[in-house]
Amino acid sequence: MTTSRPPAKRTPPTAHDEYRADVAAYVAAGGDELVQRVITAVHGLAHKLDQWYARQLADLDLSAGEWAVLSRLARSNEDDALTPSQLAEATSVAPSSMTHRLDRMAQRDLIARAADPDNRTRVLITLTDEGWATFKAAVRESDMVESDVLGPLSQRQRENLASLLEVLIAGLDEAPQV
Amino acid sequence: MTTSRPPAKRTPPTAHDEYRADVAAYVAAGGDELVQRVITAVHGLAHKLDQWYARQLADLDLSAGEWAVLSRLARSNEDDALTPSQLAEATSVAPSSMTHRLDRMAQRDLIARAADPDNRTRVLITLTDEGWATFKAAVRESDMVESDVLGPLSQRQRENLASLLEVLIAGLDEAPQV
DNA sequence: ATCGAATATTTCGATATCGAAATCTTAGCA
DNA sequence: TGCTAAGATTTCGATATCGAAATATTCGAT
Repeated sequence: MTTSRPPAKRTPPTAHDEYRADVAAYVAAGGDELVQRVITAVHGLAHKLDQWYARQLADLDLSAGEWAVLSRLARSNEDDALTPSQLAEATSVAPSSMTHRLDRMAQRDLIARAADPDNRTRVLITLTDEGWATFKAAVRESDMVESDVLGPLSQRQRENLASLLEVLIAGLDEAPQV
Repeated sequence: MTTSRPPAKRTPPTAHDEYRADVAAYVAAGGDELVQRVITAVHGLAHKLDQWYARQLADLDLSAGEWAVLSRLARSNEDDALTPSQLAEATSVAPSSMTHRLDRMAQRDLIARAADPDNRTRVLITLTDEGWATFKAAVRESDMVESDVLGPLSQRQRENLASLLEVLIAGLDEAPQV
């Protein structure tokens, strides 16, 4: 017979509940448990962070894609400028999409287009002062959220976590995946 | 004077190079170094995995969004079916987008729509046998890539990594972020 | 019992992205 | 020099997503 449970407030599932259910489903479908615990946790964290970024970026009137462009430009300014194609590759978007994205960003004076003096086929993109300031503002905002997320870990644990993750990052270069 | 360097094969930057450059940029913009190391590594891993998933899913003729639906349904079949709205929420997409996505998936016989007997406003979505098989096939494929990524770590290190990440996941529920 | 607010889904118009084709420039070779 | 192949960006047509409005049903209060 079925147990008739009381109306039960039906509290919404926590992130941790969702995480465990996901791992269970993947393991049931044939995945390795330990592998799935790590991978699912990585995805869960990244996804949650992305949601928060989206909210904060909205304050600055930036989409995730525009933020990606700003961020990529911010770490290679001056020394070597980037072309639209390189930005498209770096941010996982089609070159034709980058054209429009850069149109909008140029209109808002976040980036500037300039013809490459050496090769007139190419266009070089650079951050404007406005773009640079926006980048810094976003980093400062994000860092607060990120610090909160890492709150539960001691400095020593953070070091440990960073080291383990860095081993994996380094490993990505080994087998470039067929 | 400028040093004229030899033609230099200009080897493409490795994932690890990119990672370090990103961390440096964020720290330069005011982020905490240890925090940025962890967060940037998590994002880098998730992003790289997503790229590989996209390729594998293409073999099964699935988009990332369709995979998200399949995956979410797979872990709550039978007991409690899900509505389009819940799926939209779970996969971070607008309800109206879910309508179209489900249209396509129903046409391919991956999911089925059924009226909720208790509430005719609602529509219940369930996995078909075909959808269930597709889910399992995708998990098996993904698990191979994921195992490769974790290759550099010993079992003990994987346990350690999983534990640290799980602490963070559990922490997400604490401060539901304003 | 009925009206109005709330909830769930779909429809609609606007925007973003994609892949392919078009345009323009450069590089290599006879 | 002149010609062809390769590379980079943009244009173009099709598709996916979004937010708001429209539609249909349920729940609660008078």
